[in-house]
Amino acid sequence: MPEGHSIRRLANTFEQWFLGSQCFTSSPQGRFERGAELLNGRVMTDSESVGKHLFLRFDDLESASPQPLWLHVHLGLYGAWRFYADSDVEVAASIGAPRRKNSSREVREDTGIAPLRRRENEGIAVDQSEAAADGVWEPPEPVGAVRLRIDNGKVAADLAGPTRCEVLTPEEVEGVIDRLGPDPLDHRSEPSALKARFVKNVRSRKRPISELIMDQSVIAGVGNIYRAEGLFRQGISPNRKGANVSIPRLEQLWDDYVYLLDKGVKEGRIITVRPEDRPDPQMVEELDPEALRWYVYHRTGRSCLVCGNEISEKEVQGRRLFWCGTCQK
DNA sequence: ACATTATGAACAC
DNA sequence: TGTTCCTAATGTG
Repeated sequence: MPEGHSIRRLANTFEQWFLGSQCFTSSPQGRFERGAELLNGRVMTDSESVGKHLFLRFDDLESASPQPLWLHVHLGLYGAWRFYADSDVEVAASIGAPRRKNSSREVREDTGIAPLRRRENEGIAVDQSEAAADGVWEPPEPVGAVRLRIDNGKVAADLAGPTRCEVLTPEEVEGVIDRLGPDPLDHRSEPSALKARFVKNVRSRKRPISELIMDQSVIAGVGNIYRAEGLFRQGISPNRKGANVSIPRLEQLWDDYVYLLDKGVKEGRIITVRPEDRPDPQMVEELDPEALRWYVYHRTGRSCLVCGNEISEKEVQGRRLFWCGTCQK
């Protein structure tokens, strides 16, 4: 259930824990045996995310003519990675950062590793387990339907429920990326070029902006929460056609997505309510705990944090869309 | 025990 | 526009 920020965090986690190490891959569930076989024994040499797509590069360093292979994973609506780590790995992973023992939260913030509880972690879970008595660490038995396990002897990553899990050549990876629109988390490309692509993608189409924002060829990495929240923050009606949204408003929307996704990567969760709009926590606690995080998402019928009117909801292309009819024009 | 829900997207008409 | 796929947590009886 991740949007782009979660996938970037996953890429960072793989980079931190797996990069440069030989990996042993398997498919406990049995549905990815062929792919796991291809990758088994290779070294993970790169970890990238583009939009909601995760790409992990594996090289066979013992082969004379190494043919790089990429694991391509898309979590879809249900997919999740779960990590298990030897108890000394977190120490190695957090060198240089202040850290208090027995406080998993601080460790996670230092390392960029997702929180322990599944509810908060947006598809990433981490469990620490003790090394065996003989000093050789083994991950626990897989829980549930694990499509792929990647184990480097210190850390194991279990993948369940992805909508895509495949081994690709470098050319095939390019093909996937070519079909994606600009990614607000792309900090290698020229920012103004990314923004221009987004504006052009929206302005050239007649469909409602709410549909365009969910189209990964228009903007990559934005999902249902960021869609609703970004449009609210910029006061744009979801029903407005793409061609009818002014260029300055679209540029601001893009800038806001850059800000929001970056914030999501840093914080590990989506928080879109500006401090000045946040209600008194004590007043809100029982009534509407979510009000501290989101303006409109899952707030149908509740009162808008800005104008007080009722938040609306309708189904668009099989997904629930939320907006404020007063604040968004 | 069973139904519903979820931060997605490909595919068939 | 509707169907299908994938999994697990949560809600309902």
